[in-house]
Amino acid sequence: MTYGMAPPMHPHHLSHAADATSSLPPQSYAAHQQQQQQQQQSQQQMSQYGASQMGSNFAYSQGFYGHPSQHHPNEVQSQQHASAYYSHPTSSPQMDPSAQMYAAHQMNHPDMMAGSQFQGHHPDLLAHQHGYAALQGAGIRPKRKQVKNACINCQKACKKCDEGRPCGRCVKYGLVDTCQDSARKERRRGIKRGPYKRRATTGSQPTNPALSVSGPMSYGRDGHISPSSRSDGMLAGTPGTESSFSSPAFGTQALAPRPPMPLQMPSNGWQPSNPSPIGDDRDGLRARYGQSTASNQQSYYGYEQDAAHHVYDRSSSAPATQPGSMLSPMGRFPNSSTPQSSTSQLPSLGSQASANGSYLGGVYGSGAGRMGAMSNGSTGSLLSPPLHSSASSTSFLSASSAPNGLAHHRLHSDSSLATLSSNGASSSTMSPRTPLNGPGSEPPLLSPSGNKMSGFAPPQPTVPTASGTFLQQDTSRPFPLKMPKPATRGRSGTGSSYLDQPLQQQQQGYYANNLAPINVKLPMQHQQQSQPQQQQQQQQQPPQFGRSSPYMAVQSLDDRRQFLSNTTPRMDLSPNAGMMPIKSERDVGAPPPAPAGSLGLA
DNA sequence: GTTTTCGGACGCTCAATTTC
DNA sequence: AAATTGAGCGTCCGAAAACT
Ligand SMILES: [Zn+2]
Ligand SMILES: [Zn+2]
Repeated sequence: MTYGMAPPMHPHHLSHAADATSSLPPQSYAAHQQQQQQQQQSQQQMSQYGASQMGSNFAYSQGFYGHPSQHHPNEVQSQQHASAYYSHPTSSPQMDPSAQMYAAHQMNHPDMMAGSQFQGHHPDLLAHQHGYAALQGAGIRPKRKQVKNACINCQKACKKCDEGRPCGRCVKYGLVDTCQDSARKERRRGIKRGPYKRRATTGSQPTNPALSVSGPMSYGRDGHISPSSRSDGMLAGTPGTESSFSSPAFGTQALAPRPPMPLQMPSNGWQPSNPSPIGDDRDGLRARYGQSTASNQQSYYGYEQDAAHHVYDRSSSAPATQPGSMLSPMGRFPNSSTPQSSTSQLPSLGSQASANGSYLGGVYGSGAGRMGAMSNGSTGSLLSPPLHSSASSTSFLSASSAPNGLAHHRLHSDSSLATLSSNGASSSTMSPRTPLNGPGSEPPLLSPSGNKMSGFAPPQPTVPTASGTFLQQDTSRPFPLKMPKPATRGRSGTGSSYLDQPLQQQQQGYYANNLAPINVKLPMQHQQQSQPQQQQQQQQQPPQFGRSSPYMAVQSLDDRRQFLSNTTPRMDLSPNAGMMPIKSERDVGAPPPAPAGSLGLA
């Protein structure tokens, strides 16, 4: 496979993947996770924000930070509201449970920086008025404030959201109806992390000099040992970053380069994160939003379909443990093509300590999915450097993870790329936000006529989880999508290079049986198949996560320009569907707020 | 000139690990 | 059990490409 899902779906894994298709959700997981999550959430909220929050697990309720919900900011000047920079509880001395953290904030606080013409101004505001770059040029580097949960629209567009619901951006672009908190996937558990650097025990030497002397390092989940740099290239714990300040032990850590580490598992009995070959790899099979709420929306601004590019997931991916996943130095490299030593592949790393010993991580390929997928399918990616250049090296070296920036970029599903994402396989790549047919389940459907279906309750598909159990898919697929274009442009449209021809063909065929990606057009042959038929087939045959990704299929179709209509498979297939006004289309698709924890993932 | 796409820097959260 | 680490997962900036 290619694209995101690739690694996991390595043919070799298909058999395992089958497990994921089981229609009998082991049940415990979802409930368990949900419970856990609630606990954690509440715990965390209590501790970090000094208040517990009721309601959705995912959403920090709007206005939690005092954001004026009625604010209708302009995308560029949306910072009139109280920026979390200041209002965020963790930035508040009173609220912040961690003095260290507060200190860190202060260190980065723009106002703390001297000689700034921006001094005294709201950093966020400044940042948006002048741009972060501009501020940096002025010697200011405001800490970028993130909302805890971007709404689905902003998320998809990779644009700044705010705490309000509807958020300012949605208001601006008329996406109010679909402005909902996006669901967050739950972090996987059981991931071994290897030894942490020793803390500086008062008056004593580190217990394990070897670890502390050489600087922070850790074992990637795939068993690679690596400096504890962020997989995305950020050196966690480097001075200048918040985390570093919070680490009392930092001072004891030598940042000096340490000798390259052998690409081997530490022999301390530590094992790669998921011993089970199939174990965590289910993680990726997550629910995705099913369908566009607007099948044929006219393109309108605001909906910057910025999504697909973030297809790979450096993290979640379970592939790490999948046999053949290639993540591990332990003989998982395909074709015995042993990865070269990390260092040899490292594009010069910055001073940041980072990556030295790590290896190739390019687990999911290199960057952008686009390339990766590409030709080598899962494997290739491993050895290939990120598409882009360079500098970002660290990322691609990251042991346990895929290249920088890839990680999160999974949610997207836009016309051209979303596509790439997945195949069921992988975990990671399957964004919770991207639609996926759950085993034995049907994807949520829009009214056949494209009209609002009151009382229509789409079936709840389930998806395999990391632990092999299933979670319910959120039936909603809130993304308001604009009309898919005949994929003719876009960098992303790098054509069939994404997939191998054979693969494309396979996928093409598969597509009809799957939940269509958000805005994809079906080729005539598939269009002719009635929806009921599709549903039926779905029930009868379990999704082939292994190689048939709706997304991929989409991509292939896209590449071939074989679109014959504006309709999307799972959406409205009626003749007029395509021209429905935005509003009504949204009505159709406007999903009910996802029940806490239902997304599965979360 | 505008909109969309995309790479990737950066931030937050929280499970793993260490320390007490 | 508390403290801390540090990476999983997320947000979204800003530039380039595509479009109008
Ligand atoms: Zn938003
Ligand atoms: Zn919104």
